[in-house]
Amino acid sequence: MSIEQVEVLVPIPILEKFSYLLPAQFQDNPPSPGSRVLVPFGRRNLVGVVWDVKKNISKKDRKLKNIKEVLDHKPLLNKESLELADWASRYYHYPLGDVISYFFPPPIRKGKEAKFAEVKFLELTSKGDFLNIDDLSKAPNQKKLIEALKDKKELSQKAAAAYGVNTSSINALIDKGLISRYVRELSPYKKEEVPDASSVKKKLNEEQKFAVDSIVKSENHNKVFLLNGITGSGKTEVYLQAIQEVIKKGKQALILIPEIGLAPQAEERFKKYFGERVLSFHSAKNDREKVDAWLGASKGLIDIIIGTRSSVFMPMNDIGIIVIDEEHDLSYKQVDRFRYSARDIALYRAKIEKIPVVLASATPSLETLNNSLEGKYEILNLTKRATGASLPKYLPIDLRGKELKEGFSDELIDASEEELKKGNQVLIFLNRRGYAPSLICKTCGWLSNCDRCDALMTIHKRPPKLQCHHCESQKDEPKVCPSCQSNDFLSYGYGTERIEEFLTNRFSQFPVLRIDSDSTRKKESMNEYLGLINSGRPMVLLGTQLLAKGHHFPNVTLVGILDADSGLFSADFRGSERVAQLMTQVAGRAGRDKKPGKAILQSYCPDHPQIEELIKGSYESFAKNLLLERKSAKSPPFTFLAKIQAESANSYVSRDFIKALINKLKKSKAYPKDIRVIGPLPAIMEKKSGVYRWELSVLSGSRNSLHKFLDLSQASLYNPKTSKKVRWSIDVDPLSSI
DNA sequence: AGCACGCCGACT
DNA sequence: GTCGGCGTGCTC
Repeated sequence: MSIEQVEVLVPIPILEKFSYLLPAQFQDNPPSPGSRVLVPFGRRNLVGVVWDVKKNISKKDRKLKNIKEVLDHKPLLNKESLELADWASRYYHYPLGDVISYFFPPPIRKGKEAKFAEVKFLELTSKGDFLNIDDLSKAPNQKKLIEALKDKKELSQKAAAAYGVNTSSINALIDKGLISRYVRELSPYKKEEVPDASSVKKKLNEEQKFAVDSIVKSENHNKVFLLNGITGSGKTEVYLQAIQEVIKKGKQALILIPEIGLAPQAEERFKKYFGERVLSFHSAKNDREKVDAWLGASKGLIDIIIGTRSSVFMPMNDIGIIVIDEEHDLSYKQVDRFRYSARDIALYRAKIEKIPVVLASATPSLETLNNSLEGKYEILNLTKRATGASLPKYLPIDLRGKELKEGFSDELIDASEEELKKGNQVLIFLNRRGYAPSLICKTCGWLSNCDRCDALMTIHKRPPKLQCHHCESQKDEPKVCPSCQSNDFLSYGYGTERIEEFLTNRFSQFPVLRIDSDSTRKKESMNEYLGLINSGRPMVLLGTQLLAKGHHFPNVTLVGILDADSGLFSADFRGSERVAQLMTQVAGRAGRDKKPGKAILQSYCPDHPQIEELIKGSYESFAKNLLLERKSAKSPPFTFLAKIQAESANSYVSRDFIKALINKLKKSKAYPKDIRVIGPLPAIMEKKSGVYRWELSVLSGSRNSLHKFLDLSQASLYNPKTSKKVRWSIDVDPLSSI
């Protein structure tokens, strides 16, 4: 029996699916779940995705609207992708129609044909085929082209140009009726043999071998591995070799990396192993490149996709393994609109696909560590550095009672000088860009507050501006104090620009490289910096967390952490976890090659138990202690957390919105008993970008109860009667809060 | 999210 | 008298 009714997902923030009739003209070639269709919606037409097809219509649905057009006769998404979208929509409480759009690059989302670029081709006509080639002796270019076409049968116009044949010769031949031109879709990818990687393949130590074997053995099973290796222990080599085995079986691999900056490095390393069968995918690619990569991966023409967060949705023909590099990295969580965690989506995807996942990190997140300790994940430990070097030694410097020079203790300056003179590189870490985090009037105490946020504006010197790091605001540094007209200001605190100024003067005979999001804004600058660093010459590298992520600096022997205390007392319950990860990652930049390294930590509270643990113990012992704390505090990962936030132009409106919501929910019969609701409370920075934010945190020991609560909330929030003055959001497993 | 409808203030 | 402000309601 033919299909009559089609359920369609439409990209709008509505929870319902919409049903349409399938008119007779499409019956021969009907759409199936995962195909796109064009549907009338209100008074416009939208591109929707078919969710389900039904063989007969219920009586009440007789007067549904017709589908306007079927855009794909073969579905673009397979069953597994549809299942993943459905799960993600329910887990994150985000409309399915919006979730599904994350599975497509923008042009496909907008309804463009799912095709590779069309290329102009040339071929001989039958007249051309019978032509006596000597007839063209007066036109050597035309003759050359005809000969080439006799040999190759067809030639792209671009390839013809490579023969030195220009368009005028081509057009002349077309006019004579000897050749014809047509357009055809052309895949930019060729299925090639896996290159022989034996020359780039590194010899593995026992731990690495064991890790590779364990991963390879688990093919076709859903098993999660925590590849827990100290910095420099060769984690990448382990998953490269595991992936190689997967690729040999004709399957594909998906590798997630935290940020675009790491893509070129990663792609280069992968290409050495896998040649042109590797492709990276991230927001810097243009539409054509995105569509090509997307088609290549879904048709199985590309074996390996290396990508950032959104690549977790990349449809693949036959996926065999997923790797999440630096799995603890916060950039895997999207913090607006669809607030998903790419790591957690990857874990569920692997479950659907019945494939292994490798979570790689030197500083695993507490969730992952806990799952490993509970035996849900298999831990693969790499405890030795590939070069045989030891991990850097931590040297705490007690700042109490010390005279500092621009934030530096004498010990750190002297140690830096010593390393530089030995011809080594020094890395100074300060996670604060700009010149100074605040400007103060010495006369009246006026502060450089941002007008739109509850925050101070940071002083920048190059270019000279006050900048808010929480919104887009920028203004000139005032000449005189806006409050008392005095011109006596104090730049209070330190940022990387200021430290750069100091270091350039202090170590004038050595280059100082500042690496933060300001200095690497230009597209190629990060690569230029990396090139300079790799020259190995003695220099000072100064930077923010950009420096802590994944890069390999073999000549760095000293890491100086200017302010180890920042973040220690943050309001966020994840603060200390983050600090420990960052410190460990930064310190790990030192001594990666043969030379031993050390890390100097400047602190006003070196006897703080967390700093002590980090220095005397290890990240792992630190993290295990933190887990105990979280357990007794009943916070994640031992309970499940979600957050509902409201924002509006007025603080009271936001607060009352949340208040009204929770009061309404409490009256519901379905309100779960075993949840703990905290709030309404103002967000940590209540006013941000000109809006006031209030939130409700919900904790439960039961995922199920938490989700029941969120289902109730969602039903209430998506009600058309909900005020439009307030923007609200649901965040499951939020990054920060409480 | 759009896109309409609808009811109140300043303009040729 | 109309243009347009954004509040409200609806989309198979």
